Amino acid sequence: MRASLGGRCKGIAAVNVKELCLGALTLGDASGYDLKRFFETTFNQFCAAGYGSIYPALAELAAEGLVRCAGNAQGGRPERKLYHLTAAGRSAFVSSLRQSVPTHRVKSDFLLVLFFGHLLAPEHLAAFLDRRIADLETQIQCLQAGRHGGQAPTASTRLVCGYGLAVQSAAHAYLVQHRDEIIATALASPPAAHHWNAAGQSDARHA
Amino acid sequence: MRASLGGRCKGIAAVNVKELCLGALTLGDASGYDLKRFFETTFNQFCAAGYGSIYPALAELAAEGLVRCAGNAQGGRPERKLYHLTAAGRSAFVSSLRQSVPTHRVKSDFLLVLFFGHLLAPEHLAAFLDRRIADLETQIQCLQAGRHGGQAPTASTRLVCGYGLAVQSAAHAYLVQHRDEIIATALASPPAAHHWNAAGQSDARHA
DNA sequence: TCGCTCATGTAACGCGTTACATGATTCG
DNA sequence: CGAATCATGTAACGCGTTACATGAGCGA
Repeated sequence: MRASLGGRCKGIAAVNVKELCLGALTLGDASGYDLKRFFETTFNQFCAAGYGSIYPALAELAAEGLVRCAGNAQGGRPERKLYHLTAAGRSAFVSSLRQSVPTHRVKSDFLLVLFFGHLLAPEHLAAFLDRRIADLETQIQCLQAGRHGGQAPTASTRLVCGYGLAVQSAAHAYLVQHRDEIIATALASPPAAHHWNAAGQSDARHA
Repeated sequence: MRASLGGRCKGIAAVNVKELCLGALTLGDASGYDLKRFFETTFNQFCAAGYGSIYPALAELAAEGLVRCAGNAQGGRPERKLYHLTAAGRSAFVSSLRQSVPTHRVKSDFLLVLFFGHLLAPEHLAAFLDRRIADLETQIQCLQAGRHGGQAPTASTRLVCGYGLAVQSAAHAYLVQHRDEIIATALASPPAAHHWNAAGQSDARHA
């Protein structure tokens, strides 16, 4: 009767879409469509999920008895499935929360391009930087709206948005401050061969 | 004779391990083992790759003529394959750099747990926060070492480490400043049902 | 000799993304 | 009437992670 999410027997459970759905359902009943919307607004800074993963996840959760599908409470459209978290589902989620390790991983093509900026034409690099700066500004605005916007933000929302705001603002400030320097350096810098043998001797002595 | 990386015909090319390897090889010849080490020191803040993806990637690149394997230049151990970037490989990498969109995606179990902190015991949440804070301090030290450490850092390395330093420091400061408040709030806050219907009406009007 | 670092690879698995397929309703 | 939104799902694919398999040198 193990209610562990995901039937894997190897490795440590990273948070997956199923847990994400369970978590969101602790906030109230919702449909798959609702969940997608929720993920791409409130959670968009640290996770992503498409229909292709949400709907199968909900079906599996229902099969495991962690959520229950209360048909359709709508008048107009017929095909709307409202999912409700069961007691088992709630405790499974809390248990997985407790067991999860605080992973925080970044996959950034932007930083990669920045690192290899000297291989690009300077105007291309400049456009690249400006695009990223503009994107950051958009995200910052969204986070500010989320933190004290119309939707009566909860303490959790304010907290997470505040974190994102701090981080994105720092990134933005750094890029704006160093923009011209970055472009100038990329122009001047030689390819600079790497010393593979001694690489990483002094740092990265962590877990 | 298309030298596009990855034979996919759908979707936009996100930077994958093959491109990562090509990029690293612009810095000089290296083996798969060297590349792994390099990725987990200099690039560890924004990408990750294990042997299970690096070795097949190198083999494919060699088959495509983008890298050449110059056997073993070592005296002692026999089995060391040094890879060398070909002209075709270099131009393929530059071309893919030019085409790539500045993706920047974060997958954070930490923020998820933070959001659902009220479901955990306060001491558990505190331990969680402290752990993350300690991790950030370790990373900050690594980045500082990378920026002006022994290994004669290039301009690119200083740049990228500086960016990481700015971001991680901001995260660290935010968590330290709000630590007690977070725990207190988690204790006090009610589950606070979410209004699914109106969620995300005001924000997230971006590309 | 025990264990660590160096060194290369393979196979299975998990899991998310993308594209495809479908259809009602609402609004201009 | 056509486009956008609401709404649910399936199938294939890509691709990285994990675990497994192997072996030589070197220092304690």
